[in-house]
Amino acid sequence: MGSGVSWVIRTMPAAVPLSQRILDAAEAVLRRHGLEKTNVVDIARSLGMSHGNIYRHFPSKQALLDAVAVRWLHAVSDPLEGIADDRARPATERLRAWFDALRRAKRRKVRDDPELFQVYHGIVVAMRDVVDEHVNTLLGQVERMVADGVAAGEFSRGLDAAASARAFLQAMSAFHHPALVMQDPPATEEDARAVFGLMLAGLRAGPA
Amino acid sequence: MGSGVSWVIRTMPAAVPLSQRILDAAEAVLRRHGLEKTNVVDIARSLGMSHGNIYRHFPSKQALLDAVAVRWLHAVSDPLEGIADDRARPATERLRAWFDALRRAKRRKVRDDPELFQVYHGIVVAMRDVVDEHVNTLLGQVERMVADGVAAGEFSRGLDAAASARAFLQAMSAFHHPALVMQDPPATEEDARAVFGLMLAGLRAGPA
DNA sequence: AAAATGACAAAAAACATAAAATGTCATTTG
DNA sequence: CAAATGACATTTTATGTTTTTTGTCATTTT
Repeated sequence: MGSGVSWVIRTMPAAVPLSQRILDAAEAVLRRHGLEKTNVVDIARSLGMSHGNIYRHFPSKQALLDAVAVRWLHAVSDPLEGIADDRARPATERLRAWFDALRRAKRRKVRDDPELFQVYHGIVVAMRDVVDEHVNTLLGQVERMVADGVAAGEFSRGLDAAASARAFLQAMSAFHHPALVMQDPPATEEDARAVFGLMLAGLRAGPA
Repeated sequence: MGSGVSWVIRTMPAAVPLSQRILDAAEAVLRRHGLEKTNVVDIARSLGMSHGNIYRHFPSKQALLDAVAVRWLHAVSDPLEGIADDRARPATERLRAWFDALRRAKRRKVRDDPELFQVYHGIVVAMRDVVDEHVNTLLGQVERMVADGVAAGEFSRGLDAAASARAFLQAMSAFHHPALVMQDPPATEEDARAVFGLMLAGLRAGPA
């Protein structure tokens, strides 16, 4: 006869897939021991399984680490989606809130979790495409806000939304690019506001 | 009686000071062998002297390398001085030419001389104050141009020249900050122009 | 038969040791 | 006597060796 426990698991909402639990465990070990001292055996042990089994879910240690970073990137960009697409608010306000949220998220992560930030940064260097996708996600969000702003007459008629979004993100890179966010002392709140203000004035006034 | 050569040297315009010739030699070795494989003995040998003698002119290898980097930074900022202070041209034009020159200088150096760029970049991380001074030099140049532009009515009356200069440089960091200039693929000409255009529009329009 | 194991070869990291570079200084040279 | 040397102690880097970690897979478990 099957045990009670096995029945519970079979009928419950899929429990938590093992691959996710592995990601959680990896993140925990990373946090505790740092990138350098993290190995697959420890991750497996923290789940009470043999390390060989990890490889049934991730093809390599690097793939596992990448997956951690990808999930981490989504934790940054997903909440921004809501701000970008809130058509009820004026584009200017959304843009400001969006950028604020992005900057806060990055800074908080650097401060609270330097170890995980290292993992992320390591992957930034190694895995171009993962980062490209993330940047494209952000770009799309900004572009939508700029387009809305142009349509609503908040920003200059002559603006190319895609190009302006690109310019906006680039100008703001001092405040969100990993290489610069990590630097010490970090850019100040005031600096960010000043740059944002200048960019906003530019969006309003449009091309010379 | 003194030799002819010693007479020539005593009356000629100071010849080239040994400390400068050491810098030249160091730069040459750096270029040839790269930062990692550069050692003081080789530098001395290339000047036909013992390495001990180098230490009569520089207190340490690091100090010598720093001096190379400082000279290198001046090679970047000195020519910009002329552009920044050419009161005959409109501020807008000067700002554009200045930024263009800065960007070109940086990119050329990265491309033509990645080894020396590494030295520089190494020092950026290690020696905060040398870099701070360089940034302040650039900031001062931009500030002067912005102030002139405000005075001439090209830029908005409401602008704080110092704050705007800061914002300008920060917004442009994607195109001149070492950490980002080195990245591959490098930011494009077009991107730089787009950001510059937006900033310029902002300077003209002034604070919202 | 799907999930997990554990023994194993291959790859990578840590370690101890050898070699080279840095920096000092008493001595030499012009 | 200022400029330079070169022998030398100290620190840093390179090299070869051992140990750990990664990744595979035939076998076991549920």
